[in-house]
Amino acid sequence: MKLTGQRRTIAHVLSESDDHPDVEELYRRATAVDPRISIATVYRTVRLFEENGILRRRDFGGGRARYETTDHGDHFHLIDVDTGNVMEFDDEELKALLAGIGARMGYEIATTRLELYGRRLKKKDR
Amino acid sequence: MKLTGQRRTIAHVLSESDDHPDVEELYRRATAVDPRISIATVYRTVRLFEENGILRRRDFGGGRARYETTDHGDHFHLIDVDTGNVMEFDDEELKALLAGIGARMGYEIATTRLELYGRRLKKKDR
DNA sequence: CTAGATGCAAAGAGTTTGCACGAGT
DNA sequence: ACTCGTGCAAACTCTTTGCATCTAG
Repeated sequence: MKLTGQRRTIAHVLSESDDHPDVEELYRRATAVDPRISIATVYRTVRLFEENGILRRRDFGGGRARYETTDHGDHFHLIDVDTGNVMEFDDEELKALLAGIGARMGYEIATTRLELYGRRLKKKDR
Repeated sequence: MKLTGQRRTIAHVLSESDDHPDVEELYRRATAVDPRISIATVYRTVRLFEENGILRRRDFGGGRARYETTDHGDHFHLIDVDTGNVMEFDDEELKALLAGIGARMGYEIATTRLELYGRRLKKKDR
């Protein structure tokens, strides 16, 4: 894997991002650092990084893929339907339950896609 | 909502389908019954039905939307990664756990998207 | 020096839409 | 009749790709 200027820039942008940007957003952030980057390169790089396990592709609907670095492990997402804000969570009991359900159906679970879409509870309800 | 021949045909095809067809597959099945249906009409009808709560749109990846009738209630999906076969399951404990996690994070869950992607266990492992 | 990366624009895939014609109530 | 639906093709959005050029190792 050749370390080009573009790849370095995109990798840097990714390491600074703790949200879940789509390609266009990555392109925006990358060209802000170095304008000599094309959107095609962002697509190609993102795919390369995904193949090398550096990035994980997520699909939260809306037709565009979004990306997150793999370096903070396995987790699920809770999306605020009003703000679009994406939060992460993890739960061992949940993981165990899912694996059990899969096994009961005769399957070994390879990937789980779990997203909760919710609305913030009012203070008085919490 | 005007009951046209095309809509009647598409509705009929849907009622016969217990899988999760995409638009192209619906188009194929519908034109087999009545060839005077265009793909644009299938797209429009599917959207209409979704807005009226008759259909639910699902996205199992692969870039195309897939549809299922809403008349068999709330459930989750297990997708066989080798065959692409989609199975449905339900689990009360799981639902309760998810609601609890949401509440703990200060959210009321509106929608859940949960798909397990797995590989059939070999007989000896089951 | 040379394999591989980039930019650009064109091509793809899935989906939507403008417009004139056609059909349901 | 009059409104709404349909077919067709063009338009749109996101993503990929062919090709000539450039660059890292």
